[in-house]
Amino acid sequence: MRERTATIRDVAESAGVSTATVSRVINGDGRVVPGTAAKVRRAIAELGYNMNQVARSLKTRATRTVGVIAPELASDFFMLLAESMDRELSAHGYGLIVCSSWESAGEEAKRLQLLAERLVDGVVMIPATEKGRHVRGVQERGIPVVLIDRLARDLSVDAVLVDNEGGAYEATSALIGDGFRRIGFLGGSLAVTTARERHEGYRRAMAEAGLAVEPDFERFGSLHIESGYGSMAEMLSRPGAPDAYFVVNADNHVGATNYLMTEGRAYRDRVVLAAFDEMPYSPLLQCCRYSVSQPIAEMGALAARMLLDRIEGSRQGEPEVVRLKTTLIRHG
Amino acid sequence: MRERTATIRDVAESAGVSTATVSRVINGDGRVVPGTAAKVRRAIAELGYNMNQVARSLKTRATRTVGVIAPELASDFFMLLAESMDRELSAHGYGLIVCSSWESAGEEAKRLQLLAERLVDGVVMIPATEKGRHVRGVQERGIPVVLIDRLARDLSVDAVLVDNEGGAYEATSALIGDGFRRIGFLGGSLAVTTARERHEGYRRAMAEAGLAVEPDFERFGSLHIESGYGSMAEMLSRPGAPDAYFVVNADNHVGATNYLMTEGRAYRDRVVLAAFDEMPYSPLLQCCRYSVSQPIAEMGALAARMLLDRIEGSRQGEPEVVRLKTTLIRHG
DNA sequence: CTGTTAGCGCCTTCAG
DNA sequence: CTGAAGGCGCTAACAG
Repeated sequence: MRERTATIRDVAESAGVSTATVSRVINGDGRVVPGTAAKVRRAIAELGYNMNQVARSLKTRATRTVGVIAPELASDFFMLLAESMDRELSAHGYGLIVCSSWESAGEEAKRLQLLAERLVDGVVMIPATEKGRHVRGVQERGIPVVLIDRLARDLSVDAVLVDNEGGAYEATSALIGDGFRRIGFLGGSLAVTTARERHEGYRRAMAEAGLAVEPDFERFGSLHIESGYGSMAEMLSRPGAPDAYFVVNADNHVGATNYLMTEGRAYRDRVVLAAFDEMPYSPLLQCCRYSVSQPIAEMGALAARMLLDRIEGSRQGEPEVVRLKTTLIRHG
Repeated sequence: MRERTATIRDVAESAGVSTATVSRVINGDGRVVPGTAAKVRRAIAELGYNMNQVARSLKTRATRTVGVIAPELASDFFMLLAESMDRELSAHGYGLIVCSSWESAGEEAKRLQLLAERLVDGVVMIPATEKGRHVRGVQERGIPVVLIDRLARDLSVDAVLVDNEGGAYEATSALIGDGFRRIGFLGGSLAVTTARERHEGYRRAMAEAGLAVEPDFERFGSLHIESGYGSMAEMLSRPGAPDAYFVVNADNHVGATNYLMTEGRAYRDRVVLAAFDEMPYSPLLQCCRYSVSQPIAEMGALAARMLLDRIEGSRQGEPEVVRLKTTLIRHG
């Protein structure tokens, strides 16, 4: 079925040299006289030789592959990250093995195991939970890890994220500056780094302005669209619900706005939102007055570079947690 | 740096058996007496042994890895596909190497080369262009390929796509049924399978209803958001522009609606759209009356299964092009 | 049921 | 400047 493909050995024979010489030519090891190199190249072309990276990896113990794990692949945030990481890494000859942890630490551990067995040179990961113990095994095998977007406990590791607390503080403060005194919070489980930090920023802004946070007006669902929809619906169904809300992420924002555009359209002109993330479809989010824009592409590029530097050994020593700044954008 | 990790040989010594036996235990080859197997398993646990898949792949000529190439990673359509393929493939122990062709046949060829060198067991690809010659090399090396969403010329290969012509015909006909006589087309380059087939469906619906298609009211930009925005803007700036439009895909739809929600808000209540794709943010697309829903997750799952069947040899013979049906959805 | 023995395709000293 | 030779870690006949 799969016909035998030419090897370095076939090339060597055809060119009348040794396999060592062919290897040198392929790898640009200078010490080969031009004439010999030309012969080798001709043989390569004639035979349609293609390198077997698997064999090379076995020998060199490097696969030029990095693993990427995210709680879910189908999210706008993740795909923008993936795209910028791909851009950065493929430019250096690396491939990306992407996989989903399905928001489960158990699945995450399995994926890590899989990646380690495949001898990936490094891993970039959005942790599914704050549990980080299972990442240790990978690190102990000498595989560098970079976290992105979220942190995990019990783990000493490089990470790239944004100033979530500050961004949420700014957005909430802007609403307060506009005269809103009662501001709700549409969020996700505080067990997730981003949701928790953004909640803290929201709380600080409220506290500094001397405003009370009514527990009824904080919703902690998930970070998904349905949760945003449900939280918004439930919130507005209460008598005396606030008119202004801080929304924890893009998906909750879409969900909340979906509600306001359909079942909840009676509230559409009254509700004002301030939310994390700026997306291609942001102009459609008609109730949004402020958005906290994260530099998603830069996060991906930076994480990729940090990982490359660890892989190539040009980065040593203590792990570093980099916080990028967000930008507050006022709409319409 | 990277400390030597235990090999099958260390396990063999520690358990007092041969490497062959260890291999048998690992691979669940039944013919090992339970007692021996237990000893081996104990040794594996004690040493923290982990299989080296690279070495195994060199021997078995199978990597349990499939390559995925798309014109761009950051698109909702692709991410939904990727997620369903991941679900299907990871259940069978396969990993996904994803990469972007950046809409260029040249880059696509490079990525294919990279994947072939890495000895992927198969490739799923959304072709960047209709040029398919460079895919041949991969096929000739015995690596099965499945196309998805688009076709390519000069290529005999399995493919999964939808009935683009029929979906567009249905949507356009629905607009006609609502009484619209002048209907515009917001599209992408006809060099792309989906755009061309959808255009044909639009044209057929118009022709069958005896309606004229004014060339000024067809726009062939790209399949991106900016193009949808620009096409809509330009179209509406003409005197006597139609009120109804067929829109070729989700990104054009978002772009067109972005225009209608911002600069073009004067037209917002007049314009009616019928567009391909149903997305999580669809409720936000306020001018949309009809959408043609593609079964994206099924497309991914089906492509993945077809590829697996080819890889495992349970599928043989002539390539097959599967067309899934779309569903017309009426909004509001 | 288990062990011995060849490689898979490549890289890399070490000699020449 | 080039060649010979020994693995990298694992599997798969083939013996026993």
